[in-house]
Amino acid sequence: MDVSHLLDELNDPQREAVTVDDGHVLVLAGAGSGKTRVLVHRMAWLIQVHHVSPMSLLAVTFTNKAAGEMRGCVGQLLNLRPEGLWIGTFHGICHRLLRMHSAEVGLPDTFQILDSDDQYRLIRRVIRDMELDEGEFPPRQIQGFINHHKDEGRRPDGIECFDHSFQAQQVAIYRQYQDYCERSGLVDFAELLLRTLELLRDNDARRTHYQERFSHILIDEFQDTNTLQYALVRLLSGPQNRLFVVGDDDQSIYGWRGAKVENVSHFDRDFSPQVVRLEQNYRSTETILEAANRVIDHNAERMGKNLWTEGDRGEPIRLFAAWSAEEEAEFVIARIQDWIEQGNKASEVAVLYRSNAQSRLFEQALLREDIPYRVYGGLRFFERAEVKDAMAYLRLMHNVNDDAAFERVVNLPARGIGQRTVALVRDHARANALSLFQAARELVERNAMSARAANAMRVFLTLIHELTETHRDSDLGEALDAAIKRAELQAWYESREPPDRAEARSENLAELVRAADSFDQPFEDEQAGLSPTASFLAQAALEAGEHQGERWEDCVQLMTLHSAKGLEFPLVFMAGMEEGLFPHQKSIEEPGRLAEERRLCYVGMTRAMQQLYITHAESRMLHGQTGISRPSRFLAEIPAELTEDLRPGTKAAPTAVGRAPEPADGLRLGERVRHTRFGSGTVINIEGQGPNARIQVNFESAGSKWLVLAYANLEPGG
DNA sequence: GTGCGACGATTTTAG
DNA sequence: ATCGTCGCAC
Repeated sequence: MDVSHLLDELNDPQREAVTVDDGHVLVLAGAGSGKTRVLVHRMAWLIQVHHVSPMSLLAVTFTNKAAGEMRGCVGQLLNLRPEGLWIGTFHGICHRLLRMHSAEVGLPDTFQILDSDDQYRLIRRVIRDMELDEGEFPPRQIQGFINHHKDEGRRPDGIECFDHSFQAQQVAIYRQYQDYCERSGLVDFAELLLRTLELLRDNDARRTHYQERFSHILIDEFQDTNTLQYALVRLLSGPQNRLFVVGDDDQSIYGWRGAKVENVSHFDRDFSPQVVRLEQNYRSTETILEAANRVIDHNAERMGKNLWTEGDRGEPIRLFAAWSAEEEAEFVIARIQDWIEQGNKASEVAVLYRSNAQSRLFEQALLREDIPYRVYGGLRFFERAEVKDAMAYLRLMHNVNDDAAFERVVNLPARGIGQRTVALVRDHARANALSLFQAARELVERNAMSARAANAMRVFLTLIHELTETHRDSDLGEALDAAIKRAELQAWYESREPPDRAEARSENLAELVRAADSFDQPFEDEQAGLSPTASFLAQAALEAGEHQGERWEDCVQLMTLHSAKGLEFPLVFMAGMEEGLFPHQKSIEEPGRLAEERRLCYVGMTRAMQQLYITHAESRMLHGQTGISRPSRFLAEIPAELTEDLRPGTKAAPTAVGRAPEPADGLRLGERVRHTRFGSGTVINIEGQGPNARIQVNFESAGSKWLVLAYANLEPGG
């Protein structure tokens, strides 16, 4: 068979990676070096040249989008229907395994996936049930605690703590939460992985089975794996099968959510793979690449990699120092207008920023100029309240024992079931190991609640019962539509929200019914014995959908640097390049976190194909007060010969880009100081030099003050 | 059960 | 500034 088409379009290192004959492979793939292509061609190569059955390949990604793209590419390249292929996210694949072995891991076959919002509500519920103070145990923090430990593979028993310590109390909440999940057949995201890990760890036969079945395992974005995911990979790798791992330590930007860059070097240590470096970049101009390389060079402990291109030098990177965040936005929008006037598309432009709050000024400016735009971030389709409300009804129709769903809609729309009544139901459920639905039914039957409460509860129980009975065999869309209509959700939103909000909600509900109507159950779900409803519910949790609707319009893209990873744009703006914002204040102290910010900067810069603008503002409003900041240190790491200063000699000049102002008495902007009366604060402005210098300090408790340095008696630190 | 004012937090986020 | 949550009054 002629397989030259699999190699034709590849460069030497890509070809080498694709064709490695034995052993494990680690591909260090720089930004824009064609890693997806390598992964896809590798799979095709294995199938066509080594005659590996498509069924014995396992390809793992981090996002559904990436999985979908990979699936599409492989299908196209091999001209086969990609349905049977095991390509998916860690969570998707673990979910599939758990469905197939639910009994073995002690889960009911109707088990439901909790998304983060469900999980949060449940944790809050547990804290209240335990009669603990939510101020002392903030649910968000506890959620972080639980997920963190699960991501590290720890059950409550595996967490060390002293009796009666704060830690011990957190562990107690974790334990209680886990009990609750078990009783109601609920599984959170981390649990999907942890259960699968335990299944493979504790069951030799199963482990061996999957090790033999998946002769080749391919993993994308390896720098994003957490402890649990790496442990899972290690369990899946047996003596026979082979791992093909692709990653870029320079693009690791998710350390804060548990990702371990070290996994890349640990993989090198643990598996002695053949290492292939992809360093030729097909995306950016030489200038942009060179600048990005020089910035990332400031990080220690890199695996070492230097991107190069055969492309043109291109235009210099343009720097702009604005007086204010407003002026910065105006500048950016004016450049976007130029771009569009030159006949380019708005969709080729991305404005990248560090934090979501920054989007507002750009939105306002774009709106003013009538340029269409799209903001990434915010709630996704299946995360919207009205969609989750309707889905809770569907969940109850699927499994009346789904307590999370019960809690959500037992009194939504309000039908006279108050906190007292629900508390009664919860107590009864807990005491008798029943689900909330069962407990409610028992209490009603036994006349164990007030007549009024019992009547209200009866209405709800009957509603769910009827819906379940009537739509046992209905199509998904029909069942969902019936639930929405019978529960009168629309009227509920209309009665208590402004018309435009209510209208948006009812549009989303209509969209939900349409989505359910056109839902095509994945072949593998059907094989795993899932009902269409179960499939739909799982998908809703596992892929929460798009952020916004009109995605095909030609519009400017506004997003955080994080969400830009993996994307590319001809024209990129990186805005708000200021100390304290980027690198973020909370990351400046620790070297490790600062290095991650620098990688984020590297990721941002390497999104740009042709032109890159980097802007910063002297003053901007943050948390309701205007602050002064100096340019980000990352700007100083870009060689001057690669840049063009669009506004030289402004106020930023004495503070020349990136260079810190000459210290007045050793003090610099951004430095922490302590004052005997005002406490500790941050230096936000310095005027003059020597003992007569005046210094503005933003004190934590006393607010912002101007002080004469000679009399201020400031101590460093604080 | 609902509405409103006080209070506090506020980096990044896929599944 | 702005948004979400909580507690209290009606």
